[in-house]
Amino acid sequence: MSNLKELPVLQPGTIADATGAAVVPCCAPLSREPLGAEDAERVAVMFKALGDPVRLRLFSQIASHPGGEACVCDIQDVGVSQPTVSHHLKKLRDAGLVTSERRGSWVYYKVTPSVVAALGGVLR
Amino acid sequence: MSNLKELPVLQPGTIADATGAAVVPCCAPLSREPLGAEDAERVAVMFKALGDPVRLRLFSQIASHPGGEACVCDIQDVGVSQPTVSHHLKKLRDAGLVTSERRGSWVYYKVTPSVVAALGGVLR
DNA sequence: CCTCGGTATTGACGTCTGTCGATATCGGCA
DNA sequence: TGCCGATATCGACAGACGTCAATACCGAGG
Repeated sequence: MSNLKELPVLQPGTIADATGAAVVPCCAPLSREPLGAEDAERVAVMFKALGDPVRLRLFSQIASHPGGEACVCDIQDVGVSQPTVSHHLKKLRDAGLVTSERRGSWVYYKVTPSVVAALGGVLR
Repeated sequence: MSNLKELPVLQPGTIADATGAAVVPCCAPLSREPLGAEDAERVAVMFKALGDPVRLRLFSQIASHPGGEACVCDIQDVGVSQPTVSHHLKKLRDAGLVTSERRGSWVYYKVTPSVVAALGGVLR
């Protein structure tokens, strides 16, 4: 039936700390200690996802919508074709930065706050 | 002669890389308002620079060295050849994330804290 | 001046990525 | 049931990217 709830490619193995605060995928701030090869691999995927102007705008549109979520139909005017928009949204989702959910005819994309916060934390 | 130093209205803290291209810690948080096309272009360059595992490790090594700077000779063991290391360091520099300085035979790379901080601020 | 160690540049190569048009899928609705 | 709007997938293509070996450049010492 519904294809919702498909697990993200991001493997969340290391996410929750003892307090239960979900903080994501990984890693101390970059300036604290050198990143290991595996961690670098994982974090790079997320930075790379934000490393394209179109994706960055899509992500920004989603994030700045009320509730941190937006219907695809609301964010399609970024200057590329509809298939390309879909392709970029998929990349954002594969990177774990957003999740998607179908509601009737429309699909809504929502930011994953913990992942974004963790990514920001890495840059400190 | 001097490059034309025409730059748009932007925050202080403008960073010029070796080529004179202005790279700026720009923009409000992504979740505050949708990113414009040019801002997205500029920010994406920085995220893209961090979107490669090797560069991420190099950057992390530089950032975690005392003083936020490191000699190239200290960070060459990331599993790729010397030319490749040099190529990646150049990309980090072009993105405005680090600067480089020659001291005698060695070259030191140093993080640009304002840029990194701004990048982190965008992820809020 | 010449050599040497450290770093950058060049040129080539295979792979990845962004893009599009065409088409498939999925719900709502007449 | 059949059509339609919304979104995803497919196939193709050009250009960007990561990588290396070879080589050039640049200071320090002899």
